[in-house]
Amino acid sequence: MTEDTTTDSGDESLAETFWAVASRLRRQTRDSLAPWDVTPSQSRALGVLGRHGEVRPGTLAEHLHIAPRSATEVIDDLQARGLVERRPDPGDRRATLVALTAEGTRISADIRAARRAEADRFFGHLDDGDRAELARILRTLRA
Amino acid sequence: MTEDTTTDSGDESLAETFWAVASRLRRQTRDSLAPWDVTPSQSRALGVLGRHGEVRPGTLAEHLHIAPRSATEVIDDLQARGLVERRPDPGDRRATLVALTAEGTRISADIRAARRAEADRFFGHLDDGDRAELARILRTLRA
DNA sequence: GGGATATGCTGAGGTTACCTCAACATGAGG
DNA sequence: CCTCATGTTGAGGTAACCTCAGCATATCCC
Repeated sequence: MTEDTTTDSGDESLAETFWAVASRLRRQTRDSLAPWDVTPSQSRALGVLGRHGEVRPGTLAEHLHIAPRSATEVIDDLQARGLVERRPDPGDRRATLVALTAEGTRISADIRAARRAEADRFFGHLDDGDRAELARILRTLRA
Repeated sequence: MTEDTTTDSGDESLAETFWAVASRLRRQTRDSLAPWDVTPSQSRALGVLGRHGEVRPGTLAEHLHIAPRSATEVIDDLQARGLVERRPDPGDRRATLVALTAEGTRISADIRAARRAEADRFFGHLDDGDRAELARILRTLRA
């Protein structure tokens, strides 16, 4: 079982605890994505497309905070799975528009619902007050 | 500057805020490591070695929550930089012991101090009460 | 209208931090 | 001493990023 309750000491342990929580949340998110066989980054892209409708690769990249070239790759993968399609941007012939296919739309919605249920499960252990406190404090740190 | 204050909605935004904080903390940690030119995973290994003295690769892997083979790789890198050395385990000739060199010890201590200073800076924006609240709530979620 | 410059996408190739699987040496139990 | 377990590592793979360069098109300015 390899207990590694490492020598706690003041703030260091705060960061450690934070990362332990992060890793648990990441694992749970990954597991909850398993039924659809999409990677986390693909699911993030599907999320953006679900919220914004058709966008250009560069715009998608901005939303995902990744380089444009990396967005191309995510789009390639989603296209190979038939979840998105590329079509020419009628207003700019250099550009491409990426949009969800019918199946992509369905899966995107399913994932969205699952993700929400899963966040409820994760943060649901907290009572309302703690949840509000956590949100407030995290917003401070996000600055 | 790409405002993507995405449609907040209940718990989903809590997870989002959490990841935003995580990404800020990760970036800051990475930056604070820059003076020593070690990667985050190397610094984690140095931390374990600093706390535990000489250990076998397999033990290091357990502490880092990675596969034994991956520990071999981290050790290779640190050895190439002259920060750790391998020596035979006198009690088991299959095994190897990994220990910090003199320079590794020095750097490990420096990084430890820097990391702590940096956590202070990060979480120092909070007052004592909030810091305690955050620690308590995170500990709940770590379960 | 035509050249300089900016913009949008993607090919080629690289990096980090992981992974699995199998080989090999050694240890330990019957 | 033979079998099985354990410790480490070579070989090779993956996801998710990156930069740099090339090409097509758009925009600006004279």
